[in-house]
Amino acid sequence: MATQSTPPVSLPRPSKSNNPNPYPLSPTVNNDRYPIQSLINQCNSTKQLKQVHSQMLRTGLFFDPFSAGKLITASALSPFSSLDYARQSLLVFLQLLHHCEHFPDKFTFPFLINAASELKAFRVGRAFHGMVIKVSLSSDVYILNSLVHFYGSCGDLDLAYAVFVKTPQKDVVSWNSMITAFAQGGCPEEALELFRGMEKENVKPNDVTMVGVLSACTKKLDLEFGRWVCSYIERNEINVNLTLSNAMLDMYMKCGSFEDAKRLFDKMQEKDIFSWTTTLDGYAKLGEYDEARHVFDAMPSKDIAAWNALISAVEQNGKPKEAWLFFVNCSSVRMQNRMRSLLFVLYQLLLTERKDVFVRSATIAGLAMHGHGRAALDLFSKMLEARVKPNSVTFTNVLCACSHTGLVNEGQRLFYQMEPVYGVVPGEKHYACMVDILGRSGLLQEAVKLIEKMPILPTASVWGALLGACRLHGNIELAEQACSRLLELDPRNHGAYVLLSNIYAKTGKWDRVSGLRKIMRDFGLKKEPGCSSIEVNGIVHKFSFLTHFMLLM
DNA sequence: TTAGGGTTAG
Repeated sequence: MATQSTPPVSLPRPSKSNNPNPYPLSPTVNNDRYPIQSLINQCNSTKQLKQVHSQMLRTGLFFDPFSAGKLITASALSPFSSLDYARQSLLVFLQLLHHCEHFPDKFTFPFLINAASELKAFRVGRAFHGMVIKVSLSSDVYILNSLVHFYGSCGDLDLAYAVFVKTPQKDVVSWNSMITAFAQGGCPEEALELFRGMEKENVKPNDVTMVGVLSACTKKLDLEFGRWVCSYIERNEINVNLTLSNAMLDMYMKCGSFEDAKRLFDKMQEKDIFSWTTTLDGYAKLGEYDEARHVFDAMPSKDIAAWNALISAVEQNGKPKEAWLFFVNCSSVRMQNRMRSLLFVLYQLLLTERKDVFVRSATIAGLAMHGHGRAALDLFSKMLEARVKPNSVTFTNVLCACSHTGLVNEGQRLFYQMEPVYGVVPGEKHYACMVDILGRSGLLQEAVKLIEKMPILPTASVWGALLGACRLHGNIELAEQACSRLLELDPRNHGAYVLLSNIYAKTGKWDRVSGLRKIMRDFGLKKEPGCSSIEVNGIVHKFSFLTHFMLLM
């Protein structure tokens, strides 16, 4: 990973002439534009651009549309920069321009705050919030509702709730904004609680409320409550439009009532890409590939979400080869030949300039897998700098990177920061990674202590991590305990037997090795041989150990 | 002027 260099970036000093402002807004600024343009061109990191930006703000040059435009262009088009920064610059710029003539009023702020929500531009939105307070608009319900939505979309539920609570005269939109923020922010319980609170306050829910409530049911996988919500919608004669139908459809699909979902889908007069993708995803996740493919083919239009749903479901069902072939076949339908489909992949990769949490987490995983733990952690830091909120998967990957690189302290620090700093509750995978980190480095007792303190039941992967560490450090006694706990949870885990047998072999206990092998035979357990794969001319070839061996002969 | 639905990363 390249480190950011920090060459001195400075604007020409303001001249000590009679002109108090070296960068006036008048056309005479032309003479002073060129140094800034050349300085912007010399920047080779976001940090340097930010330095230029801050100096332009300090000196007032950012008020000059030409110069500001140069900075925004550089922010958007430079290979090292991010669109978010450009968008943020643009937002501030627009706001400053606005400031020059008319100050935003109570009708302007909801739009400005909305723009910040869409860009997830936290600091920009907070600045708007500050301005709202300063100009005494902080009791306007439209503005406050927008702020609840803004904080919710930035993942800051505490601030969203603080604004909601302080909204003097809440309307249905206030409640809906907060319910949605909770439902989308991983707090479905709180969303449902708020829905009950809304009823107590005699605020009549509408279709948007019910979308949020259904979304919370879906997150909780609570079919019973979901069904109750659907009957509530009927009883209260809530307008069922396409969006609400789609929310109901998704709830049925994800909560496992496939029949209800199918009935609803067939009954729906109007369907859009959300209805189709929800159904497609339902079939695909059930492993009904023919049906899924049928739905995919029948879709009037297909977007990236539909492709992702089908390809990933096939891949997740343990069929990477089929997923790849499906991708190639589907691409060639539109793109005529394989070369073009590969270009399509490259094009998609180039479009990852967006660098969302999915792309970043996947990259961290890739680096971790290939032993580049430090680079993975650097990427994680950059992700935080870019204000991309890490989630549960990100932390699994980051901890995996620490484990592969032997970064015990770093791993511990991040693990204990997960909940208090990032609001991500450690799950079984994080505990398994942490046990792995401690165990690999020989801290077996620390690992045991961590397992004992777990607030959730240790899963097979947690015991598996401990067993693996025992094998590495030759601790037979602890290995036997870990293995027996592991087999209690997963009796047919051939890996556990193999690991324990390896420990016995390593310590010369051959009688125990043969004993274990016999148990495996009696249970009909066989270790699946590992294999590699390679794609040649569109065909995926699998190589087992035997094939490798023959190729070497 | 404010609020809503589908997919992807381990």
